[in-house]
Parts: sequence; C-alpha cells; structure tokens
Amino acid sequence: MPDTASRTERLTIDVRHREVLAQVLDKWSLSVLNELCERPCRFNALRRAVPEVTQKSLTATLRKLERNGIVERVLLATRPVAVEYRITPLGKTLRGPVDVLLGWSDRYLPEIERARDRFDAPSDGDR
Amino acid sequence: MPDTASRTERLTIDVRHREVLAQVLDKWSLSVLNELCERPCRFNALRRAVPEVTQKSLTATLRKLERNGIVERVLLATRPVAVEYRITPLGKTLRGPVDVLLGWSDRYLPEIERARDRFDAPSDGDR
DNA sequence: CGGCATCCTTTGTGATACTG
DNA sequence: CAGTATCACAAAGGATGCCG
Repeated sequence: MPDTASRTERLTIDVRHREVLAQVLDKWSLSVLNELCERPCRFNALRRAVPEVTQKSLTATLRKLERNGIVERVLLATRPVAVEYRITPLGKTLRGPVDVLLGWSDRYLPEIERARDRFDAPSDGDR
Repeated sequence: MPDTASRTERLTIDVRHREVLAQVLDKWSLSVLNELCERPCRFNALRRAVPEVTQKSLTATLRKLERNGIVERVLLATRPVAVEYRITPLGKTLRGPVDVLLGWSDRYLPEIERARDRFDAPSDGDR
C-alpha cells in the first residue's frame, strides 16, 4: 500500500483539527453534505431528504456548515421568499473524504453489526 | 449491489450508517485510531498520546471501538497486570478513510478558519 | 417557507475519589 | 495500571409555538 507521498509519519490531531472534524462529521452534516453535493437544496427539501432530522437540528447543522465555509446560504428573490443552500468550492473538497467514509460504512456495516452482536451478548453465549 | 465503480449515484445514509459513523468518528476516536494504527498501546500510553482526553472519555471511546470490532482489548499476563489495545483487521480498513479525513482537515484548516472569521465578525467588517 | 425562542429531557464530559 | 462510581454541569436533541 503506497503512502500518499513520502509520508510514513502520522499527522497529529490537535484541538483545532478535532473541532473542524467534529463539526463537519457530526450526526447530520454527512447527510446534508451528501445531499448538497448532488444539487442545491431549499430548507424543506433538505428536511424531506433527511426525514429523521428535526428543524432545529437541521438549522444548527446548516449554520455550522455555513460558518465553516462548507455551504452557502443563498436568498432567492422569489414571490414570498426562499432560501437555497449550496455547497461551496471548499465544501466540494469534502466530497472525496465523505465518499470514502460512506463507502466504508456501507461496505463494513454488516461486519460491524456482527461484532456488536458478539460484544453485546456475552452472558448468553458464555454460560 | 454492484455499485463498486459507478459513483454517479450517491449512497443513502440510514440510521445505522449514521450510528456507525458517529461512533467511529467521534471526538476522540479519530485520535485513538490514529495512534493505534501505528502501534498497539497500553491505556496510559494512549492517555499520554492524547493528553486532552480524560480517563473517563478514553475508556468510553475504547469500549465503543471495541464493541464495533475496531479495536481489541488484550490482557497481558505481566507482573501486576496490563492491558493493551490493538487495532483489529476490521479497524485497519478504517485507516484509509481516517487518513483521507486527517489529510483533508490538515490541508484545509487555514481556509476554514478564515471562513469562520468572516462569519463571526460580520458587524465589524460590514458597515 | 424558513426560521427563532422556549421548555424540557437526554446525553456527554470533566473532576474527583476509590478499587483490584 | 486500568479502570469503575459518583456528582455536577454543559451541550444536544425533541416538541411546540410564534414570526417575518
């Protein structure tokens, strides 16, 4: 397995990296990102795309992503008014990492669930 | 689902994917994983490697990773007693994704911090 | 439509103390 | 050394209602 360059040494993770990653990878951010990578979305369209998220959490997620420069909030001058969220160029750089992550979880989910079952049912099998 | 190469279609993220990713990518997991990918570690060695984590959170993180089959807890039969944590084969499959993530945050951190400054100081710069 | 404000419950986290 | 137990508090999350 070839290293990404001549980097055999691991990166250290400081508090700022942790903060960024925590915000970008939080519970709902991935889903939102996943959606916005496809197309710009209005608020309620996002809610429909991610039905489990509450309005509050979605708002918070979007603010966080906006603050970090990952998504952009665009006011549309339509009849009543509308808001559209778009991925920014910076946000697009996240698509690769996000894809890798989602691919990983999709690929290994069954194996992880088996590991959990093994871990969670010790009294039942060890007796 | 033969979707191995065609990434024109996005994966959908259901609650189970979100759960797995939330656990694997949580605040401390990445640091722990980053460390254990390098070498097996004893508990206090991990504390030293990640000084900001409290004992409690480290314990919780390790349990979570263990439950998901990402790390393995090995009891060493030394004089007093010792515990070593190792990455599992399943855990090793995470190294790629984790690397990509850390690389991303390392690469774009400055840009993100600029975006934050812009977002946080609107009244100061816009008047 | 796209929020914000409020309330309230749950979960997370740090600090501290104690045990095999 | 490697935890568990406990308390106290902060942050997250859902539910509901109101507003421009």
